Order: sequence, then C-alpha cells, then structure tokens
Amino acid sequence: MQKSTYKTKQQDLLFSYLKEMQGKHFTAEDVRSHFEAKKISIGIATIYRQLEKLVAEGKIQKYFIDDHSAACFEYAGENCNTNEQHFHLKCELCGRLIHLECEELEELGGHLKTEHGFVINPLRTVFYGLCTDCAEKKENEDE
Amino acid sequence: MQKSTYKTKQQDLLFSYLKEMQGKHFTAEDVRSHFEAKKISIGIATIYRQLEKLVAEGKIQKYFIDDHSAACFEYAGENCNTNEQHFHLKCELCGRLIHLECEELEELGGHLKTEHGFVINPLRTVFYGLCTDCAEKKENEDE
DNA sequence: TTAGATTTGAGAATCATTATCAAATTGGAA
DNA sequence: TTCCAATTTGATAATGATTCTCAAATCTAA
Repeated sequence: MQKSTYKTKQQDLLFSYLKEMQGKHFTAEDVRSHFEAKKISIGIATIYRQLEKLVAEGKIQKYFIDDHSAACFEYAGENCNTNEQHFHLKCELCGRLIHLECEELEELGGHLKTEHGFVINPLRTVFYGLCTDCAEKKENEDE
Repeated sequence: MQKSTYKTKQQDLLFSYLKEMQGKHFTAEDVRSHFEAKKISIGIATIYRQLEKLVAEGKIQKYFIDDHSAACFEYAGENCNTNEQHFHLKCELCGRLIHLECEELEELGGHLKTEHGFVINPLRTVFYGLCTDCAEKKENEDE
C-alpha cells in the first residue's frame, strides 16, 4: 500500500475542521456547508474521499446513527491512542457517543478469538442501544 | 392505528418465503429475485411495504449489516422467543456473516446494563472483524 | 353485485455516496 | 527555476436502495 506523499490545501482545510469539531460528530454535508459558509470551495467528492481515507487510517471514526441517513464521522483527537482498545457505545435515541474502556469488554475480544476464531475490530465495531438517561426515559414512558 | 384486515396473495407469498428462509438473512432484492425465478411477479414496492409492516409488527427483524448496502431481514419463526438474542459477526474481508448465540455474549448485555447503564440492542449491533479463515490468511500474508 | 376501503405495482423521485476523467496541483529531479 | 510524472481535485454522471405517486386491481362485508 503506497503511502500518500502529496499534501493539498484541501487536506489541510479538512484537518482544521476536524480539530474544530473534535469530539463532535458531523456528516460529509456538514463539512461542505461549513466551507461554503466561509466561501471556501471544496468539492463534495474530495470531502468523501478524504474522510474515507482518514477512516481507513484510523484517524477518524465513522458511525451510522440513523438507519439510512448520512454517515457520521468523528475525530477523537491526536493523543487518542488507537491501540488502547476502547469500544464505542452509541445511543440510538439521543445519539450520544460513549467511549468505553473496560477490562470485561476487552475480554470480549479474547473470548471471540479463542472460542469463535473471530478477531474483532474495535475501531469499526459500535454497540448500539440506549444510554442510561434514555433507557430511564423510555422506562418511564412505558409505564 | 388501524389494523389491516385485507389479506392478499402477495402477503401469503411473502409469508411462505419467510418460512422457507427461517433463520436466514435476506434482503428485499432476495425476495424479488426468488419470486422472479419462479415466474411469480411481485412489485418491489409491495415487498418493501410488507417487510416494513412485518418489522413494525415485530414478526421479522431488520438488520443493517453493511454500512450503506441493503437492509437485511430475518424471520426468527413463530415460536422463536425474540428475547433469545443472538449477535452478528461480520467479516470485514470476505463479508461473511456469522450468527452467534453464546452465553458469554449474552452476559455482555448484562454487564453493560449493570456496570455502564447501557442497554444494548443486538438487533442493531454488529461486531466487525476477521473470521477464522480470513484471520489465518492475513497472518500468513503478514509473515 | 355493489361500494367503499385497501393494496398493488410500474415508474418516477430521492438522496447519500461513488465513479469518471480531464484539469489542476504537487514535489522531486534536472 | 523548470519540467514532468504522479497524485489529487471537482463538476457531473452514475449508482443503488428505498420511498413516493396514483391509477388500476383486489378485497371484504353488506
């Protein structure tokens, strides 16, 4: 796999956006309209391409929050060690993203590997469900 | 919400397909081509409509396995307790989908709930990684 | 059989994303 | 600096799953 050596201003612009949005999620369209508002023109194809590249490099993560709507991306930050396997919980109701580092969760990887021969990729895997608050709300609703 | 009282042959056909495919995944397109092969014509709009209706009624389940590709549906069977949650493992290389029913995996739900207040939705959650075969292949490649 | 409600289906519309490919940009070499 | 080959860009077309539209077909009860 050839590593890219060319740096373009579009890539710099995108990275500045990432830093600005650190910890928040955004769509490709969010990126486009952000630069449109600043009268900076970046082709949507470039945005998708660069976002996918960053995903492949593990620098940003991609989530699907709503079933068939746009993908969400998120920049966790530079000092976020991707080798430190943490998992992501995504609340299906409020959209909150929870980073989870937990031994028991890490054991999950070991179990899947030894018992099922499956090597899990925590970067890609997102646990969907309800966060504490939303689960509570829902319980109250159901009463 | 008005309950449907009209029964059509399309609905019967779809149900017979469900029984045939019990425990397996299929897409709307799978349904269409199945009937096309049998020279039975059902409009794709009808297939989507009826599948969504069945999902709403809780009779079948809908999964999003690949990021933006077709939704997968699954009929667990009439006497299948939908509380018996199984998880899905998706191989990122060969695309194989593995159904996993495993106590330890079910414990995961309990752990997330009690320790992290998170109620996982196994319908939505897919574990990404490498299946046994692909993990082996990759190891050999990396040597 | 009739009527009124519901379902069907062909085809158009939607919409996020990807593919195409000529033009622009990049960075190293001359 | 200039030249060139490799790479990236971006306008636009294509894709593909799904939904919408609405007239025609079908259904159920009376």
